[in-house]
Amino acid sequence: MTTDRRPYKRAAEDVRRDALIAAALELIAEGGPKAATVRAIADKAGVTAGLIRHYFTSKEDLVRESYRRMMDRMTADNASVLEDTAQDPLTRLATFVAASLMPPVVDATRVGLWAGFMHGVQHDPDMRQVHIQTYLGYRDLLQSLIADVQTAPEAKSLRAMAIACNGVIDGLWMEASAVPEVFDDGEIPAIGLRAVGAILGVDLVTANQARLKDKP
Amino acid sequence: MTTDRRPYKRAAEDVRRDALIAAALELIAEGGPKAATVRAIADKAGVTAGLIRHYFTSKEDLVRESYRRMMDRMTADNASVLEDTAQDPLTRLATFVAASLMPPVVDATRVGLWAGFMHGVQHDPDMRQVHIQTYLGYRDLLQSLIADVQTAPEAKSLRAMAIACNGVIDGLWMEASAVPEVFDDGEIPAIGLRAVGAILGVDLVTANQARLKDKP
DNA sequence: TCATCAATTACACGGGCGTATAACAAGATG
DNA sequence: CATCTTGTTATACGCCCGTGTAATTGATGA
Repeated sequence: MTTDRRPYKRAAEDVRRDALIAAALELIAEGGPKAATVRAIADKAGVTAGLIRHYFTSKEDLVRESYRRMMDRMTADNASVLEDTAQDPLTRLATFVAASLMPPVVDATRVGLWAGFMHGVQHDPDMRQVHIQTYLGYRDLLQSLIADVQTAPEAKSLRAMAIACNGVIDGLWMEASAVPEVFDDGEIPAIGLRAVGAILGVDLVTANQARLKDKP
Repeated sequence: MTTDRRPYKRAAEDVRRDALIAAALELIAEGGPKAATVRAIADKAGVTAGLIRHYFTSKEDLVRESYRRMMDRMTADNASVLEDTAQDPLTRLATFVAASLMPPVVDATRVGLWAGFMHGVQHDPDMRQVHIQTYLGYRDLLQSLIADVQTAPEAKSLRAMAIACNGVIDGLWMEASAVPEVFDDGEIPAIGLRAVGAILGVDLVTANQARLKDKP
């Protein structure tokens, strides 16, 4: 009697790793940290649980890698918004701010994911470093956009402005993602543009309207 | 042979409930949602695990109540800052903003707690409602402070300003709590005051300095 | 002082967890 | 076509989870 095993296909290492990481991210986003068990992750990735320990030294290791992947993706998303290089600095900044406050960046599952990793960020040194690097990367990008719209930018106030604008964007992102029903349609990006503009002393609202008129 | 049981004292219902809720909050803050098991909670509260089901219909019920408690405490904390009623509106607003961006409001364990409840807020209707009520309560309080420093406040722009200022405060609070090492001492409250002032068109930095000179 | 009552402990239950290890088979190599 | 390598499955282990239930015991009132 030959016991029948589940048939399977061998896969390249990075394919399997990607599938497992993607499954972990989906589960954490949808069901919180508790939902991301090794069995559920393996199931969603189409393999059996034992395989996880073949690609990752522990579940903690998989979670760390998943966090890194999520943060890398966020960085790439932010950069991709600015690929239209041919525009004036004010419009570029307005585009960047508005994109950070609209779907798909504003999204209930994303903030769930983000919160699901928070405890790890606070207690795991590796995750903390990834968090800081991503935060500073985003802020530096924002700061360079700000510098381009300032007539007489000083280094010290540039840093302060970048921190402040980053704060508005983060706060509004969080609230709009967590409880969208308390805001009107399009209200959050509009408020964000006005607030960032007020902090920097520039008019982003008009710049954004001009952009929308160009590309409807 | 009489098996020796752990000696115990009976306690009033609210005392026990308070102790269990406090224990749950501490555990979630320190160790994330996973650390708040019924056994760990009971242990920290000085009772045995079974007692939890005598005061709460389920663990989920205890978690819900703990979240409510945390949010109530945050509301009370915010209100208590304004107990010094004898000051001018600008100073009151500056005090409120600054207090929201300094310890003990800015605190690593608080943001950990907050994140630990996030998944519940998104999926449990009761918790979601508590979240919305607390958020709107804070924002309305902020809006009333803003109205007092505006010369010609219009209802629509008042709402927008309150949302924007709330956003800055939330974003800066989160970042300062999560990774304080990225910022200089006192930098975040200073930036917050400047940003909120810019959004509202008032000078909160001077108002805050005047306050500090009065009460050093 | 003693009976009553319920707050509290104690314990068992089924299940899921992360991990370790051995058996198997898919696909490359010759 | 035979062999080897290793990606993958399968299974077991010990532990902890939330819950259900019975036994105990501290406090209260007659």
